[in-house]
Amino acid sequence: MPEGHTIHRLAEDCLHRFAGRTVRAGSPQGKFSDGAALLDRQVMYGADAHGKHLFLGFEALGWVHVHLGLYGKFSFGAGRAPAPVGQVRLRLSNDDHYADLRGPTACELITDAEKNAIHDRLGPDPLRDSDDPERAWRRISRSRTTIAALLMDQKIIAGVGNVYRAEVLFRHGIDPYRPGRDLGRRQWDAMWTDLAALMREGVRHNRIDTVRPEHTPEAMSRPPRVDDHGGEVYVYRRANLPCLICAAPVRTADLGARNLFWCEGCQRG
DNA sequence: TAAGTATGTTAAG
DNA sequence: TTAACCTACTTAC
Repeated sequence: MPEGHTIHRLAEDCLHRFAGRTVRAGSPQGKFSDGAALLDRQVMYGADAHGKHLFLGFEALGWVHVHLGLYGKFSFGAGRAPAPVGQVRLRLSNDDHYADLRGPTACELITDAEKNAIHDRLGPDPLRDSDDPERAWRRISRSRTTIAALLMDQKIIAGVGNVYRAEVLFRHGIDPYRPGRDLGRRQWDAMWTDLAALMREGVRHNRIDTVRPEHTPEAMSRPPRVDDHGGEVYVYRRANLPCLICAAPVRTADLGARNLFWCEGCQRG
């Protein structure tokens, strides 16, 4: 489930389990054997996340840069690690914990300079306290591109994916096809603040929940809904189901090779 | 058993 | 704009 909240949560989880002591590292699948051999028995001293990029810091060696892509996953376990199952690119372990990484787009050792280059090409991340939403606003407010496309552009804002995009636009009643430059400054500030709050909750619960208390199934006397992505949302992957607020069927369309979901009634220009 | 799907990104055309 | 890539799971036949 890799949007930005997942990555920041992974940084915390890795820090908590592995930082400050030597780790054992291996690549059962074999595709990261050389890197893992260098990491083995080294001390992890820190972890960082920017958007969907995860960095694990190792003194003298630099950083392990991980990008999960569409279906990469980390899984954690307690105690001694069992025999690996499936395609495990990287396994980290100590006496108390293990972590298995499967299916990442990127898993590589990089230098400080290379890490900085990644930060430089990413926009501000609502989960990084010191990041400045003004940088994103400057790009958005001058762009003819739709706000839906801009929100997914990691150079403009880092960490937002298809779920947060759909949900934040719904929560602010914004037509996904509205050009960025037609967005109001107030609207952008509100969206950024909302994203930061939603994504922080995402880190805390390790899932995406966006439905306000007054619109939950219980509050509206609707049958509870089981979501296959694990969170409570308004429109994401709810194509043709009734909008939780106005009951109109949720619309879906292709936008930049990704599925867009929105409610035409609730989200206007 | 095969096909389709997924919260992503890059490179080729 | 399209294809390719990384993996696991669900659905169709």
